[in-house]
Amino acid sequence: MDGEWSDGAASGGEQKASGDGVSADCNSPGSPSPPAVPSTSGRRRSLQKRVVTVPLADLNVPRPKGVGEGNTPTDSWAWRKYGQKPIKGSPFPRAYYRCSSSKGCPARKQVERSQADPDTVLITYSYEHNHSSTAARVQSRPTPKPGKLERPLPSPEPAKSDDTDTHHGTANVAGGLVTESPAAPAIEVHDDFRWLYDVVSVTSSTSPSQVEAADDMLLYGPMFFGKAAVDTAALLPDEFGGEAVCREGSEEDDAMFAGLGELPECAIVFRRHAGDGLSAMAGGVKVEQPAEGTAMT
DNA sequence: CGTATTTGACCTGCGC
DNA sequence: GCGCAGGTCAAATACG
Repeated sequence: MDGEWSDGAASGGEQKASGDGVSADCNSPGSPSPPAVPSTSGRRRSLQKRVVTVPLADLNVPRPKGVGEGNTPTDSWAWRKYGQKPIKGSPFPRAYYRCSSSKGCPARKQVERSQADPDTVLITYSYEHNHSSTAARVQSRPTPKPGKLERPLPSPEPAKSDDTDTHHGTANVAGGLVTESPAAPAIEVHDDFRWLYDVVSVTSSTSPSQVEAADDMLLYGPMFFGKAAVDTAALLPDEFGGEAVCREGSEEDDAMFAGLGELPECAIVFRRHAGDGLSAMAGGVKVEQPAEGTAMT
């Protein structure tokens, strides 16, 4: 699994009625057609995907304020969740995110917890952004109040104060670990992955193995949100926590990317990876890529 | 009012 | 050819 740029499933989806979905939406009449938006003829296997393994701890790391739910330290883009599905054989569901930074951005990513390592999250990126990350930050909204539809989370965490994630808590910027709320519990599951935990909790009542996962979650929860998060937060300047670290704090990069306009996330990943390998790991983010290096040309 | 998230249903693709 | 699984869209709901 893990992957790499594997031609994976592109999607069976843009079907439905309008079919505008990803392709249409993303390919606005001016946008270059996505390299791979499989449209109906694309089939699920012609799409290149990049899988990034990120420790849950990293996910709970401080994120950009405007960053929405699916944002992780691996990317500073604004993502909008458009679906979630339980994956066969995995106790954890998979969440589907689309880049909301740009209307025509075909970038998509899937976030799911690793079955092998419950404390790890697999982020699969599909398609590249057709805009600079700058746009993402600029357009990204303050925060999607996740506490609402989240349903009454039976989970141990309050899934509520997390909404602080973006606006207020400057300090918390991160994934809602610090929250300004005095009542904020130590376990602040960062909105983006709240569902991961939630799921565990729910499923835990189904299978023993899942119970373990839930147990894990409880164990990791405090750990991630408490220590790791804080630790990382300390490293993060203010925004783009994880990314800042990943990018080695190179503003140049940022500018450079902005200039590029089209900055494939892979670029970021590559940079981190190639940059040192350590910077990438700084956040514990693991990018699994094929030696061929895709083509970052 | 606008935007984001969540849930359900539908469709496509692949494997057997 | 059928069934399974994955992926996406559309509608509804909630919050700022």
